Amino acid sequence: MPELAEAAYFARQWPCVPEDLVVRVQCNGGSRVFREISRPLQGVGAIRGAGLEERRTHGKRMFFRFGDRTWLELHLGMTGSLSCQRRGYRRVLHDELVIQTERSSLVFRDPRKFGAIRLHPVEGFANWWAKLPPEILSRRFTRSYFESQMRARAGAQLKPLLLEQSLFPGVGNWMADEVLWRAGHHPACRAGSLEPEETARLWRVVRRVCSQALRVIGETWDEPPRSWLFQHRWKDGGRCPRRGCGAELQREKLGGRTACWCPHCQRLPTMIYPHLMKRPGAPRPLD
DNA sequence: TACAATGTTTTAAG
DNA sequence: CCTTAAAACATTGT
Repeated sequence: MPELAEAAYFARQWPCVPEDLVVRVQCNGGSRVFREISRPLQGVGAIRGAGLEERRTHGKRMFFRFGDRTWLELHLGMTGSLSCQRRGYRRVLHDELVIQTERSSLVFRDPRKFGAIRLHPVEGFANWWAKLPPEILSRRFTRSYFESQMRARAGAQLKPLLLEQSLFPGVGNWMADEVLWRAGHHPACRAGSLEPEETARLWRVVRRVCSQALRVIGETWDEPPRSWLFQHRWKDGGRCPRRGCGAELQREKLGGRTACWCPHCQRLPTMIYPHLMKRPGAPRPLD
């Protein structure tokens, strides 16, 4: 499930209680989620004796600072989740990491194991953080930044482009579909084929979908309204929820992921843009 | 059984 | 350098 709103929600499940110290860490040592850590138990074990002092997220990535030496980074992959269980909780199948504190147990579970666990020293972390791409809701994600990125990727299809974490940190499959549906662009539409006003609109829609998702899902994991594409996109025979539309939604693989769109509300420009065709990989004529 | 699933990375090829 | 496609990863559910 995890996109930026779900990451925000799960990060909250591990409460910051600095005086509640880690007494033990348990790792599913051979698990794929530890692929970037050579000795998981020893590596993560460095947080013993420290408390959880600070939490952050960046897109789909979650960061927890234990004591003053270590940031623990968690990525939820496709099926990861975080929970806070009672003190002395016993690990079950697919619990990849359990941090036992004096008062509770912080659990990272990931059945499919596409998630990741990383460690960062606090020293130098601020510099490292500053190099991450601008978050969509941050002040750095300006309209001109967005426009210049779109120009640089003029030949890219919008759907795969929205999934690029280096440009849209936290946007995943459902959010990308939601954005394109609201903005009225076919997922295969090329970034460079948008009119300037459409580009500006897309910038606003991306940010609106992010903030609404954070409000609805990121805080209490409420059910999104029926007016969102979200509620209809995986249903067979699902119909466009836009007032007065109701066209049957279409689904198709695009860039390796299933895209869902409304054939009536989301149009693909039929015009070919010569300036996008100078390089291989640029738009081909549409049939 | 076969396929698909809210993700990322790698590899190959045009 | 840019884009696309496919495969791989590991597990569960329909």
